[in-house]
Amino acid sequence: MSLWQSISDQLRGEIARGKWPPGTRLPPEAELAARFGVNRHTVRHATRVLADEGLLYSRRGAGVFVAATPVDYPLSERVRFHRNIELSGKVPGRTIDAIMTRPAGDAEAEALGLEPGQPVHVAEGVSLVDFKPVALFRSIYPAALVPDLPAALRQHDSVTQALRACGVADYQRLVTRISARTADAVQAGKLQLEPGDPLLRTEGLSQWQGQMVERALTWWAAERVTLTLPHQLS
Amino acid sequence: MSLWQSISDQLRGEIARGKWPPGTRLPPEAELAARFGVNRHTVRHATRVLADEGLLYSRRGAGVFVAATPVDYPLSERVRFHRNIELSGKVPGRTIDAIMTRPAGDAEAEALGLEPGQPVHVAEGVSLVDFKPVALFRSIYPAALVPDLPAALRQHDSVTQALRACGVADYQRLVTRISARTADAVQAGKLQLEPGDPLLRTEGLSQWQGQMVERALTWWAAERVTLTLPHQLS
DNA sequence: GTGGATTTGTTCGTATGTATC
DNA sequence: AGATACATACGAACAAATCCA
Repeated sequence: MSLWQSISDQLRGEIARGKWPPGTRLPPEAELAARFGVNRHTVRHATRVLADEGLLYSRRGAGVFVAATPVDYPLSERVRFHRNIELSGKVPGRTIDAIMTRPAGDAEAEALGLEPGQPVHVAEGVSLVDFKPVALFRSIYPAALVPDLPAALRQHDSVTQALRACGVADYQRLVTRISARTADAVQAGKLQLEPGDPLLRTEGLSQWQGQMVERALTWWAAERVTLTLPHQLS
Repeated sequence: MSLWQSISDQLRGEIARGKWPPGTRLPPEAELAARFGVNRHTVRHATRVLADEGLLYSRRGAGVFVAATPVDYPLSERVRFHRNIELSGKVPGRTIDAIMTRPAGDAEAEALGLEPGQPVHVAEGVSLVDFKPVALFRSIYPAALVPDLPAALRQHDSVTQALRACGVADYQRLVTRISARTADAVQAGKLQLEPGDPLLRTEGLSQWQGQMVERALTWWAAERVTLTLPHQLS
């Protein structure tokens, strides 16, 4: 792990544990650099990443500050459902309705950079927060890249862990598309909503070492979740 | 303007004009640095910003590539409705239903970092793409910071221009929150939808020189727009 | 398949500019 | 006005991943 990553993780932990409450100013970059025994650029790299995530913001001449607003479901470049939910102090969960392997459709093939008809794993289920349903998901993976994923998904609680078991260590979200639809009867039933209630639909494409590894479709119960986008401050 | 900004703008323009089609590799960083007469770090800063916007992605050891997928409405750190729409080759527009100045409510005051009761300007209207309504907006600004904004909004076509006329040169989006609702009769009428149709609701907070300058509430006709989040690749 | 060249990623050092306090 | 602190930009070196002969 790179230096800036470990510094970034350490600061994130300190902020989470309340060592730096919202609104407080962090020590100056030079001081942090001395504390971690690195160059000031390395500290800047670490704080820039945290600013990307929305935890920090910087003001030229003034300092680097801890952001005030806690977020609900941050869509940052590394989207991890379990970790996101755990960080907000709730209990993540998941049920799986179906896991299958079948030829890719046209849209799926294009999204994943495959030829139509090549095999993909598909997992469908419900995401839970504090044991209540918040979202339906349908995730699609190239079978050639992660042949043993179906077994791994059954074995592990989180997608991140299952992918790691298949050798995909650190995938990153390339893009997220957001739209909204109303729930049909089936969706409403699974999410304990009424038909016609609004759903947030996200389509996320994730990459690992230059290859597309996941196309994740998620339908969120809009009344139970707010997606937040932390933006960077350059 | 900083060097990395002008390089970033120039590359963005060349990509938009098709000089570097999707999928092609850009010249190596060293070559770009020589071309622009700057250090390699400066080129990296510029390309990192474009990667944040989703236009580029980099693969260690391989190169920097132009992303394949065009995006619809990118919610990057500098959200500009007019520019976004123009870049996608369509005609942006706007009607204003009301501009008023009134004391801030509690939620507005907190979002903008004001005391409740301090005056804010409020602008409400409809955003158009190719002369068809796509979104309702309600934008709120601290009156003390931009006292002449109401006149400027009437005079200019875009919020960006109006704010610049009031001395706010380069505001940045701090955070965007996304949720979904169904349209009521009034919203449906203004957006030429049916009541009950899904709306995407975004709340954006923007900052300029450490001060909150805008709280923008937008209700998008979900069937007419897809919001996209380009993520960064570190 | 291997080795060398290429290319991006990380880290250091240094200097100057600019906004804030 | 001076000190502090972040922003920008330069240069150098090495690591790590990729690519190609």
